[in-house]
Amino acid sequence: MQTPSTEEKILAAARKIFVDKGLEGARMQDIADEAGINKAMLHYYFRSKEKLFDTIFTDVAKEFLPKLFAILTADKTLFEKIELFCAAYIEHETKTPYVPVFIIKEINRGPKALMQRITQVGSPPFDAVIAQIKRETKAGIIKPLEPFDLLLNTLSLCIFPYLAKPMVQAVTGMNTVQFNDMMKKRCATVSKVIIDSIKA
Amino acid sequence: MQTPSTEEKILAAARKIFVDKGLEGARMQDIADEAGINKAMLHYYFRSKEKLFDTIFTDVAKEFLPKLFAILTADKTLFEKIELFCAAYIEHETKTPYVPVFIIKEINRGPKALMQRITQVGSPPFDAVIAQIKRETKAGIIKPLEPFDLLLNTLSLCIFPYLAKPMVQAVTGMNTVQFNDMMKKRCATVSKVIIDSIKA
DNA sequence: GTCTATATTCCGATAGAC
DNA sequence: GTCTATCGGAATATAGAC
Repeated sequence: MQTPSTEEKILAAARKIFVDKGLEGARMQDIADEAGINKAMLHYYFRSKEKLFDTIFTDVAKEFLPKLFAILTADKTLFEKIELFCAAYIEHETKTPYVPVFIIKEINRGPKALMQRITQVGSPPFDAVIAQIKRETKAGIIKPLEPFDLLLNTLSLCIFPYLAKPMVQAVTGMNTVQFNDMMKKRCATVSKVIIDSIKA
Repeated sequence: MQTPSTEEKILAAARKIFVDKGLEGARMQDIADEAGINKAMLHYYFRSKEKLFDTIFTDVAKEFLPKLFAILTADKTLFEKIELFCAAYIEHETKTPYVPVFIIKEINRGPKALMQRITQVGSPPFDAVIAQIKRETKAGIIKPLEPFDLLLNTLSLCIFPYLAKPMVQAVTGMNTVQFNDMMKKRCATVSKVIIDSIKA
């Protein structure tokens, strides 16, 4: 791997700092230091802090969402999809544990520009999933249910532990390695809770 | 109710602004405006922004946690406690929907001083709940389970929707009233998912 | 206790030399 | 393209009159 260009160094540094501290918490100086370059260069390559942030946010969303969407549209049973979804999500978050906090902070900071950008990255394949739920309900595989509840339950169980990670660690005394181990084991637990709740 | 004192006005205003915008997003001027007083008074009553924030954070935690702890130590079956816990939590959050975002943002902002303050407010009655789980497992009422998973699952399902509220609203088109209605209905759903997952 | 005015600090952004 | 130096604004905090 050759030496990264200045722009690449900036992007990597900005991602680290923004994901860690959010738009308001991050300092341009922090990003420059992390990248090992001068603060002025940030403005040379990206016009402003906001523009740099937007670039990072979009990048993060673009890696984050399509992978999950792909699972939802694959040719699998609903139960399989739930297991794959939980596994993929937790696997991904183990590598980027601060992203959930980052996302939650920013979508709650309005205006709605960022929300729109998320949905722009690619619309979630709700229709396909809803159709599948109807099919499997009719086939007697799962109980009648609100697709929305299923989605919200799944996301809640996968994402929330990362949001509450500092509290979990404070209460249990886990370090980060132990936390990741715990989440890996929890993956099966979560799938099971969800599947049990919808099995006919 | 008599006219609130200046200090009370400051506390009420600071709470509103801090809960809404977080420590970094809030401006002392915003708080002064909200309270209808001068900015200098904030420093007269509380020495600094940080100190004012700490006061608010502790207050919020002090109202937030004991109510839930009380349910966990009540003389009820585990199933009853789960239902009461979800109902109380969702009821409370309908009135203060920004508190979860506030808490999550701040506990992820280090240093750990704030986390310590939460646990200081009063230790969660883990021992009592764990003992009850063991008893009911032995009695054949519930499956053998990790108490930690039960707690995390319950909190996840109750809290996460408030954290993701902007996304939920963007995807479903709900307004706030509809969102609250949805959560009220969801309360039963959440209890059921949890109870189904532990019933023997 | 409350206000006005001002000091101080911090940070994003820019100018200009190289 | 990259740096140093600096501007300008915003926000916290303080001084001092009343």
